[in-house]
Amino acid sequence: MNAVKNHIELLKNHNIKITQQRLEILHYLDSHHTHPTADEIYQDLVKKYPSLSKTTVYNNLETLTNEGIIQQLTICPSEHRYDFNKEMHHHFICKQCGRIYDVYFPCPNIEIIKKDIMKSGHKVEEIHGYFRGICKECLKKREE
Amino acid sequence: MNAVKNHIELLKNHNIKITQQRLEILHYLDSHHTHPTADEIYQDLVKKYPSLSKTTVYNNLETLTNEGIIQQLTICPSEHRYDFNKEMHHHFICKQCGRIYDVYFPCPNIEIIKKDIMKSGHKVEEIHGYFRGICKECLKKREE
DNA sequence: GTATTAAATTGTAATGATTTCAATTTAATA
DNA sequence: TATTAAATTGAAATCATTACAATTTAATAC
Repeated sequence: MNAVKNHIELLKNHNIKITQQRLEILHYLDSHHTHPTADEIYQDLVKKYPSLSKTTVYNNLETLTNEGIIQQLTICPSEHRYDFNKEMHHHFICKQCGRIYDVYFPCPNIEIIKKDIMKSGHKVEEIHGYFRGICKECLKKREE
Repeated sequence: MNAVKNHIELLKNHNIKITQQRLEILHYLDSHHTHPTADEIYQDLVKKYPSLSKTTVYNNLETLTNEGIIQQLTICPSEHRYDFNKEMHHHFICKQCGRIYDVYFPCPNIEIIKKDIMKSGHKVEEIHGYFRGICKECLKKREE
């Protein structure tokens, strides 16, 4: 498993302990690009690891977020969603079905805005572009 | 009171009933640019209107958000914050003190990204640019 | 390999923002 | 002034998340 090896390396580089639970969460996020909630991750993993605790999922999502390995999305107003933090991208959420779509569109202005904020003395660590509306699928359903 | 007149007009234009509670909430947001939580608004207004219900604050914040008169910010991971929805701007939140700063920086690319998302069939209704980090004040305190 | 120890995991209980709901009141209109 | 749909209210419920204390484990040193 190349992916697992990479995840082990990732954790090593961040000096956090390599545990089965962590690797499973990373693997889950790497193979499910659905921006899952903590509970969704838990419900899926607990099938395979019945002793898994939901607190562990929460703890690890927090640790991995703090390390910048994954990112916590606050685009959904009722619960946090998580995403592997690879290349910079934005998100679109459908207000009707709740689905979250990735938005890959490089915006050169982001760096300019970031620098502008930095100029006013703040240190910028995270950038999130959130778009909300009605997705293609839901629009289609409405027409019917 | 010019502001109040404007708020009455605003509600009329949106065909929602003009109530004292609504006007107070609008006035609060118009005179406090602190991106308050529902509870903060409630705690302040209840002093003046002891019969005010927190549910009313929640209800009205939802109605006003749906009408696009105000905007609900999901930049703070633990609670919603609200802002009058006037000219387009972004937000920066300090991870340490939680304060939210307005970021006025016109980004022409936003419209391009928006169009790009529209092209894939989704209807974009809201745009939020969230920046997170450590604010000037907190950085200063850390140095001490 | 084994002992040590700080960190991670676990399950339960608590927290707290938000929502639900049913009864009452009120703004808008005729 | 009467009517009615919408708004307000307060109490109770919901549910994501956090706190906590006991147990287990990964990493390290011997």
